[in-house]
Amino acid sequence: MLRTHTCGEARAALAGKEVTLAGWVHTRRDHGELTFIDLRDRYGITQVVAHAKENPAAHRALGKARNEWVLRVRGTVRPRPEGTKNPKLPTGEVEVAAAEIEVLNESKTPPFYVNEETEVDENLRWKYRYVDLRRERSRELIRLRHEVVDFIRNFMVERGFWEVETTDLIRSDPTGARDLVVPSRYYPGKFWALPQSPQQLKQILMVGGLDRYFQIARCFRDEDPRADRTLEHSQLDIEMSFVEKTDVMALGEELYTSIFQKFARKPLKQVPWPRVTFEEAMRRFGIDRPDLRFGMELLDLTDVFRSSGFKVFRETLDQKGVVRAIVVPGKAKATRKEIDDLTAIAKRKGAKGLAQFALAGETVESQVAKFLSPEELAGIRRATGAKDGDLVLAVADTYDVASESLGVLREHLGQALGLADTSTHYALWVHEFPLVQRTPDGGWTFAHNPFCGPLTPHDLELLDTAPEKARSKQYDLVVDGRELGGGSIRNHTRAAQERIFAQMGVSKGDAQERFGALLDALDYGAPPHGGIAPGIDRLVMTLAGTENIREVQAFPKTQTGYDPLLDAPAAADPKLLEELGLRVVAKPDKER
RNA sequence: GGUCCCGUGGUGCAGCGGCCUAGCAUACGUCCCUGUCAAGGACGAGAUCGCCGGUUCGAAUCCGGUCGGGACCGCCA
Repeated sequence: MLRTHTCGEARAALAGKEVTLAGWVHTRRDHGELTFIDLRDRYGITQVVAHAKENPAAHRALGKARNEWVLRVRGTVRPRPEGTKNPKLPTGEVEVAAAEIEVLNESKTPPFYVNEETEVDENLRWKYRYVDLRRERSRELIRLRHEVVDFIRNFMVERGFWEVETTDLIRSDPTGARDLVVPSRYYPGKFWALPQSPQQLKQILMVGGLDRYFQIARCFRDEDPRADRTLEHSQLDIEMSFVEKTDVMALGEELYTSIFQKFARKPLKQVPWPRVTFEEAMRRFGIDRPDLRFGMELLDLTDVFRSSGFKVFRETLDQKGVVRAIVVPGKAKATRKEIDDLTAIAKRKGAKGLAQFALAGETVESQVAKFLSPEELAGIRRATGAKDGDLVLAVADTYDVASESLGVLREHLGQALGLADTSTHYALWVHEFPLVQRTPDGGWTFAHNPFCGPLTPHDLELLDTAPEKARSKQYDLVVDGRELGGGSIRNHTRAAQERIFAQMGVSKGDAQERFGALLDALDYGAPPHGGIAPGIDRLVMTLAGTENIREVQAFPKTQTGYDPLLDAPAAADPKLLEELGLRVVAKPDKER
């Protein structure tokens, strides 16, 4: 070893001992005949000091050193003189009096500060990630991720789960997200896909009798990123045999409750977690991943406008529509622009308009007040419980459109107005999802996962009569309005699985071609099984309170999937393309 | 595919038609300095304001395009 101790270990107990440290120059304070440097490694910071008269060679070396040079320091740990101790540092009681300095490596002036917490352009950070990782914040996020994953592994292993690596070169499937694809050399013109998740493989492991499986699995999707999603992410992939819904939920809840208790900065608001059905989530919050840290629940005004003279409401109600609303506290004086912005948000989910009612004193001000009777205006106040100075936002439409429009408004306003109680995390389960849902062209698709089983045998039968009413054994883990993961009890018989595919218009032949391996496996004694797959990146984001997934990944990519560190993607060698039987048709439109 | 925001010495920001010969902080270089810890002090170097074009007597500043980054919509079983 090039060192006897780390830079975090220097304590009063070591006083008098000779130590050798190695690390980076964090800062340098040169007083002429007396020079200090703070030497930094992953473990901490230790002050090193040299006097010109006591040790000229070491003093000269410290004088020459610059930030981010790599030094090896031999010296004696000694208590700092009284009055010069630094209570801000864990190692502030002592310092190392340098006897010998060896420069292990010099450094160019770093492209940004390692020793300050200033914001730096992300492109620079990722390009020089090796410098960025030396910064405390970056290092602590990576540390947190490591510790969480370590905790998860121990938890799972203790409960009898086997960690199994599944293959990352699988069969491409046109459903779901766009696949990232890898060309095959032996089969020119054919491609592997990188897994969007190991879903089929983990189910096959259950058929293989492994009983309890987990994996920290890399998942890939070639879709446009957002702040909380990107090309690749990791999920804790879990699958169990001979279990029911409640078993998996109990395991997930125990794991995540202990993770939050151990790693979160804030306590969980409620343990055990609330379990909210999809129907209830949509009715109360207009979204299937509600943020329970604030109220502003959706209300129903349908009865108030039952016989309204206002044509828009009336016609909606005549067509079995509804009028739903939220109360925005204290926003009666919203500006025209604010209202326009809110209306635009509501329209994203299909609302045709947004009615506003501002409660001012005895009156209710609204752009549609002239169409409404005094009873209706009074009814708004009564039905919503809104107070003076509040703003009531209402959407008249089908139940789904009204609910979802107000759901996004609620989410937006919760954030914009800072309504959420940020002193806690609020975890909950959402379950009893629909099994299938309508596609825009009138067909059916799976609501979550094609392998998800029906809640009861009756729900499977409902596919024949009222598919939209069929519920599934899907459950989602939601924290602070963010979906951290989901899972389900799967179809373990071929018949059930094929029935669901049929509903989505996937013929037996198509299903066999796309999911043949799993379907065949179901023919050979597949046990009842189910699992869950929470995302690691979003978990760490939530624990750390960061809004950006790139911060919790060691080597992030940009919004276009570019890797500034490796300068990837890059053109492939023509010889390699030849071997793969590939010819590039599209000229690269962006030369780097 | 679309909407919005950003791009100014190494870094972070200011300036938003002429007072800009581009300001501040920090980093960087040289020198001074014996107890600092964001050390202090003095001096110095460092930018054709992302790029291209246009408007104007005059553009970092206004307009168009383009490139790069970010947020969002679409998309994401």
